This record gives sequence, C-alpha cells and structure tokens, in this order.
Amino acid sequence: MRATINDVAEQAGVSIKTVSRVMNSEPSVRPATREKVLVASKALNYQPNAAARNLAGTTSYAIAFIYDNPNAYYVIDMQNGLLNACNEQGFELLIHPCNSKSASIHEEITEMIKRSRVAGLVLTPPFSEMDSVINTLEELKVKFVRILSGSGHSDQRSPCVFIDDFQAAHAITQHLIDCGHSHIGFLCGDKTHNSSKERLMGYKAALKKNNLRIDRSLILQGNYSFESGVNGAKKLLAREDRPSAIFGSNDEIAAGALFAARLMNIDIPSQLAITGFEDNPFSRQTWPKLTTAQQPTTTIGLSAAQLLINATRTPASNSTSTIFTPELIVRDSTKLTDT
Amino acid sequence: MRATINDVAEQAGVSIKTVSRVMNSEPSVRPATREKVLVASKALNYQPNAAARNLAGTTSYAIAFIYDNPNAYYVIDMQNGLLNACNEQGFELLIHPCNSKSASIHEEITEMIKRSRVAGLVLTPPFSEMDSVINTLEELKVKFVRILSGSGHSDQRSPCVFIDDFQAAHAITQHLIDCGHSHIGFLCGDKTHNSSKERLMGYKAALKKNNLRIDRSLILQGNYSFESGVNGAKKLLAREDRPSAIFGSNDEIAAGALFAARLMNIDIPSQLAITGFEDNPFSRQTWPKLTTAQQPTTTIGLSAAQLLINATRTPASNSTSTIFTPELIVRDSTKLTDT
DNA sequence: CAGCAGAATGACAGCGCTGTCTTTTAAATT
DNA sequence: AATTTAAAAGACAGCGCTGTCATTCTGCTG
Repeated sequence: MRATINDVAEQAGVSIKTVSRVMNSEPSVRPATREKVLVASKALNYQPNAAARNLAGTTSYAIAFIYDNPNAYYVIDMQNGLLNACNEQGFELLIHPCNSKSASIHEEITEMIKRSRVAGLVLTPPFSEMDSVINTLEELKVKFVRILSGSGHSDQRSPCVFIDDFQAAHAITQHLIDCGHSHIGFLCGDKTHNSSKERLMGYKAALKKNNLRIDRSLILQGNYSFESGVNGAKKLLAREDRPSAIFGSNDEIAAGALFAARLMNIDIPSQLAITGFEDNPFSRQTWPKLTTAQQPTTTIGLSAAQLLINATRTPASNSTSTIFTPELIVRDSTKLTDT
Repeated sequence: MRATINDVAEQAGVSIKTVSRVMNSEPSVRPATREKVLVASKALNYQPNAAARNLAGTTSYAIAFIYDNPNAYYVIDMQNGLLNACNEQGFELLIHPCNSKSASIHEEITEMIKRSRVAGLVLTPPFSEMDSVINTLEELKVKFVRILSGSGHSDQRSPCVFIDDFQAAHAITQHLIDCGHSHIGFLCGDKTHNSSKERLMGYKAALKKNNLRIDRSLILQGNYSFESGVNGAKKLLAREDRPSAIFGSNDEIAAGALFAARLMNIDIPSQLAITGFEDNPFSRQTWPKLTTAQQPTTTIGLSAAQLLINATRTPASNSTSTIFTPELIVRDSTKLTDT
C-alpha cells in the first residue's frame, strides 16, 4: 500500500500540515524539521496523492500541452521532455491536440482549462505565435510558456523558450561558405511561421558577413513540405547559373531537393551540396545523409515544463526565458569531395 | 464556476448519491429519475471532478498508454484515438513511454501502476506480445487490452484489438497478381514481430490461392527500416530473373526499395511495381506514391480504449475482442502502364 | 527576567465525490 | 386491504490532502 501523508507525519513526529509544508517548499519550517520530514518521506517512499492535492488545494498540479503540428517526431520528442519534467515535479501532463485553424479554437481551449483546472499550458508553434490565443490565456489568468523561434527578446507576457533559428541558419550557411560555396539557393518554409523568417535572416546575415551578394532570385518562397522542396529545387537547378548548394529550411524540404537533384542526375554532394534543418529522423533516411541543424527537442520540452512549473509557484512571474541554439550536424550531403 | 454534483442534485430534486449513480451508469435508478438527472446535468454542463472521483472511489478513472515504438506517426495516431475515447468517457490518459528492452521494465511498470492507480493499460507491440509483461499485469490484477497482429483468436487473457495483417497482405498480393505479376519479391520486417509473420503468411496464401509457386529465394529476411528495404531490393533486383514486383512489409522498406530501384535506373511502376504496408505519411512522400495497406490507427486506439474502459466496469471481463483489417490503398507505385 | 513580536507548528474543516448502510417507495402476493 | 419483498433513494462518513486560523515556541528587548 502507498504511504500517505499521515504515515510520514507519524514517522517524522510532526503534524501532517508540516509535512505538507515541506512537500510544497513552503516557508516557516525549521531546517532541522524539514530534514526529519524528508528522511521519513524518503524512507516510506512517499508520493503525494495528486488527486487529493487537486481536490483540496486551490492550485492544481497539472499542466497541459497543446499542439497542432504535422511533424509527429517533433511532438513525441517534445512530449517526452514535458513528461520527464512533470514526473520529476509530481505534476500531471494533459495532452490536448487541437486544430489551430478551427474557428472555435478559443472556446475549446477555454473549456479545456476550466474543465481540467490546469495550472498552466505549454504552447508550441503555431499557438505560441498566435496573439489571440495569448490574449485569451491572459484573460483566463492562466500561466503559460511559449516555445518559439527567436533570439531571446521576450515580450514579458510569459516565460519563453527561444530557439535561435537565426544563429543556427547562420552557422549552416557559414558551413556551406567554408566548403567553398558562394552561390547558395534558399528554399523557404511557410511564410507565416516565425522560424521561416528567422532562418532566412540567418542565411542572409551569413552571406553579408562574408561579403557575398544576396541574390534574391536564389531565394524561393515555399512551405515546410517534401513537395515544396522538390519544386523549389527543380526551379533552382534548371537555371543556367545553377547554385552549387541548396539550403532547405527544414529536413523535408532538403529531402525534396535531394530527390529533385537525383531526378536531374545531379550528384550529391560532388555537384551540389544540400542542407536541411531540424534533424528529424527523415534526415538520416536520405542518401546521402543530410547535413542539418539539430534542435534538442526533448531538452527544450523539459526546460519549458520546468519554466512553467516554476512560474506556477511564484505569484509574480518575472518571465525568465531560456534560449537554445540548434547545433550544426555535418553529414554527407555537404561532404567535400576531391577535385 | 464549474457545477458540482450538489448543484445537479438540487436542480434535479434528488440526492447527490442518485446523481452519482446516474453518472456511473449504476443500476437501481428509475428511468424517469435518470432522465431528470440527465436533464439537470446537461443544463448545468456538469462534468464530474476527476480528482474527487479518484480520491473517493476505489476504482480510478485513468488508463495508461505504454509504448515503445520508433514510428512517431503511429504513436501519435494511437494516442489521439485513446484521447478521444477517454474524453468521451471522462477518463484521463496517462502517457508512459518506456524502453521495452530495459531490464527493469517490469519494476517500472509495476511502480507506475501503483503510483498512479490506473484502472487499466493499453498495450501496443512490442509490449502486447511480451508474455512476461502480461504475466506481471495479471499478477497485479490490473486490466489491460492488447493491440496486436492476428486474425481474431484471443487467448482470453484480456480483450484484444486484432489487426488482420494476414488478410491485408493477402489483398495486397492479390492486387499485384491482378496487375499481372507472378514473380513477386517479399521483404520481411523484424523476425520477432508478429506482424511480420502474419504479413508473410498472407503473401504466401495469396500466391497459393492463385496457384503460383512460392519461390523462397524471393523472400528476404530483414527489418522494418529504410536501409533494410534498400539492401533487400538491391539483392532482388540484381538477379537475372528479377521480380516484376516487390512487396515491402512496411512503408519504410518499400521506400527503401523505391530508392534502390531508382539507383539501378529501374522505373516505377512501368518496370517494377512496389507496395508498402501501414500507410504512414512516408508513403505519400515518395515518388511515385506507394500502394499500401491503410490501418485506421486512430480508430484502433479509440476502440481499444473503449474495450478497456468497459472491462474496468464489468467485474468479470469476458474478453470481447475487435478486429480491424487494413484496407488496400492503390496508388501510383503499382499503376498499370500501357504496353 | 518579564514581556513581546514573530516565526514555527498544529488543530480542524472541507474540497467533490463514492462506498456502506439505512430508510423509503412501489410492486407483488395473500 | 394487509402484508411481504425487493427495488429505489437517501444519509453520512471519509478518501488524502490544503487553507485558515489558533497555539506554541523562539529569541530579543528594556
């Protein structure tokens, strides 16, 4: 049978209220007392009963993860990170997939929050970039963290986990330049996504820094899909002065570019270098394997959940933020070949 | 503010216990009374408080989903189905990813069950096929459902959701035969997976039914990966009497075969037909798109959760089972071309 | 050393339900 | 109509915690 707070209190020789205080890191407990409680709780392998906490307390011990992302690998990795943080902190995680394009999205979120009485939400793109959703959450006075593309400048409306796509795209471009490329095509992702803009800016900045001309005709609008990569690459590679390298804004686009190149009998990497972004398993199932930027999605999730849980504990959230920079992973698709 | 059971009781003019009975579909409530309660509860938009139920009751209102599957799309789809059923039934879903190859897997599951007091578990392969796990769960007297490959013959140890891979593989093979193929290569998945055996048996049965010879040299052992598909297809296609069609045991294998064919300058589908299995998004990102068998993963999840929830309500589980047959989806990779 | 403020601790009610047991009601039998 | 009997409905305690408020300790002042 599971140990209850009563067992711990008895074992430690204090009242249950004191145990409760220790378990919730409340003030007004003498260090010696805290220690006694901790020892007893450890000895009994005590785990507070989540149901009882939720029922008795005003605050709940659950956070929700709202997502609408076609990339299942991203969602799973993120979810695992959140799960880890929640397990550590004795929180529950409520999973709530929902359609960001639905008209009733606000009601749905509101309903969910009221129903489950969650302490806070974790928002990933596109929700983290939707002003109307943020407004709704602020009205409901629910805490939340946002995971989004950016370089760390928070608007202070919530804690944020930033992904420095700019920096990573800069690094990828620099890598291509270091490989001797100066004529680099760029295939954009969805226009509406922040990440898409950031990645393009990183690309441009790297070119500028190396005193290379930014050729607008080498930058093609598109979206984060395989097909978009195929079509974009076909256009770029049909040019007289075709680029010697193509930067795909994510791995699917890059895989599409790879595919187009093969159709046109262009060898990778000897005749064309290709890079992706995100490092989903996709990028390792291509031949040759893709050079890409790896974002530690699980760690990002862990970090986001911790930020949120901390925010729920402190009444005045000072909106601390974290920033992650995806790391350049060099694989075969940009390998230098003997000339 | 959320309505409580007291509000409903008052509105309906009955005691809270009666409301409780209605909410839990217990017997001994007159139809007229039930109706009154239902009306009141609808009017107040009443949702039982999960925390209170868990705290007060002996049974919990949560089920757990244990998984260890590299295919994120499968996991997400399954999870969505489970989530739908849970929302409908007022249950919570606990997500528990874990490593099936870990030595401490049994302790981990035991600990999780005791800690969260879940009413039951949903098992997908490989857990659903692990005897030792089943034994552990039976010892713990926890209900569970298994989702597994098979044609409906349950061992009565739990309710099951069967995926009739045999039938679907039969249908795919028949489709290839109908397209005029008689020399069909088969690339197996992991030897240890039930699904792999079932699919192979379906293939063989279809050949037999059409009085075609089963050529063992056309059946290659492998695993459910892209690389395995590439390697297997290379071997098959290097033969003098190379097959005119290749049946990949899943979409990744098929995509690998597609890739190998392209490397060898073999056109799909005019010179070689290829089929996959599972219909994950992968199969639509290949060129040409893959003919495959589609399993309604979300529906399977929904169904599994419902089976489990029903089992938790009835003391003597009579282990009812459901069966799904993946549906043949004909796409371009087996298209007949004019000759 | 009395007197007192402030920190540390505890007593107790109650969160929203369910389980158990008791009472009421309706139907069935004489 | 009186009695029996089972079904339907209710009263009440209590699940394991937290919030509130009362009480007991400290250490410090004059």
